This record gives sequence, C-alpha cells and structure tokens, in this order.
Amino acid sequence: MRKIYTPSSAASDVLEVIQILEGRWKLLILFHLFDGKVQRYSDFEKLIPGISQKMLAQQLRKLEADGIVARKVYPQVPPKVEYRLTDWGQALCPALDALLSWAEQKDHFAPPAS
Amino acid sequence: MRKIYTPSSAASDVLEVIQILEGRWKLLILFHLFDGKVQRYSDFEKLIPGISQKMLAQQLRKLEADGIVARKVYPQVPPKVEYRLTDWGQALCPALDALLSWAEQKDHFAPPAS
DNA sequence: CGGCATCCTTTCCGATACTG
DNA sequence: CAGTATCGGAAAGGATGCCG
Repeated sequence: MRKIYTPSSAASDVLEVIQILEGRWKLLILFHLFDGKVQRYSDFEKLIPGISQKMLAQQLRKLEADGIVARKVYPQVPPKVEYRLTDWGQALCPALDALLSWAEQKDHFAPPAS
Repeated sequence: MRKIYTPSSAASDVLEVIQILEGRWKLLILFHLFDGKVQRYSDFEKLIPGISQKMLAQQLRKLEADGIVARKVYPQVPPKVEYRLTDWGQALCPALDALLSWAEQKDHFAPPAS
C-alpha cells in the first residue's frame, strides 16, 4: 500500500505541490474546473462563496503561470474569457479524487458520537 | 477517468481538505511521517530545513487536533515524544502518492526547454 | 464582463528567550 | 528533549473604486 519515497526527488516534489496548490482558493477553483461546468470568471464568483474578485483573479493567474490552467480571451464586447485545465491540470484529477475520497472516509475512521 | 462530483457533498469535503492540509508545513510533516523514519520532534527539526520550533509544534498540534496524527508522550527524563499517523492519517497515503506522481509527471506535459 | 490598483486589516511566520 | 511565550515583520486577504 505504501510507496517508497526517495527523499532526494520526492522532497522537492512535495515542495512544488505545496507551492502550486497553496492557499484557501486554488483547490476550490480546480474542483470547479474538474467539474466541467464552470469556465468563466463570473461562474467562479457565483459558485465560490466568499471569494473576492482580487483573490479569484490572482489565483487564476497563478494557476495559469504554473501551467495548470489555460485562459482564453474572446476579443468581443462585452469581453468573454474562458478558463480550462491544461493537460497537466487534467492529470491532477486522480489526486484530487483521492483527496476527496479520503475526506469522505473520515467517519469510517472516527465515527461521530451519536 | 473523471469522477462525477456531487456538489452538495464534495464542496464541503474540499473545504475540509483545504483546512486540514493548508499551510507550508503540513504536507512536509506528513510526508516524513509516511516515510516512517521520523517520529520524534527533533527528527522533524533536522529533516525539515527552515522550519521553526514554533511552526513545527503548532502544525503538529493542528494535525493532532484534526485526528491525523497521534502524539505519545513517554513520562521520562529527558522527555520523549513520538508522533505517528492515526488510521485516518494512514488513509491519506494514496492521495499523497497521487499528488507526488502528478508532480513527477510535470516534464511529460511541459518538457523543459533544453 | 472581467478585470486591475490601492488601501487597510488579519493572519502567518520567523527570531529570540525561556522552561519542565 | 520537547516544547511555550512574546514580539515584530511579511504575506495573505478583503473592501472599495475605477476601467476597457
């Protein structure tokens, strides 16, 4: 069940994962992108309660800079911008799934006192 | 390949995952715990360059409070404290693996300009 | 619609000193 | 050995106003 980690390589990978996914919003944004129903800036605003415009734009830029998200601007008025996952971003899907099913398992390990 | 997310349940799971794993240090700490060679406070200090005592103790406390890490104190002088993963913490292993292999795949999707 | 710039508050985090 | 307490700087994040 457990992988053998080779410290020299894995340590820097961990650092990279932390850097790329760090923050309160990135996983949330990615989650909606995996969902496939959200591509536009205003969609995120509606679906992620509490996020500010600043944070939404900033985190999308970071995800773009890290090669996870691609941004496509349609030169029209009013402007239209679509966000999608890059191939590398798509490759994150299994990992996010694993994280989510881990969260779902919580009650199995620590049943709520009822 | 893609799981279907049911927003009502998954959204709160994402929030929980984010809360539990957030920060610069937690994944690093967990990585060493998965590795199995690190159980004591001073081990973490040696193996996680740059972490301060404050952060190490604080993040270990949070992981403990979230039920991922168990702390065992041996009542002796000098004191000895061992940290280990709870069962739920162990269950995180596949997800961390998935994250690490995703990071390893990076060059496959975006070959470095060489 | 999809942002950016600015200001301000809050939170995070490192350094240092101290303790059972 | 394994921490805690306190302080100050850095960084994250929110609110508001403005723009193509």
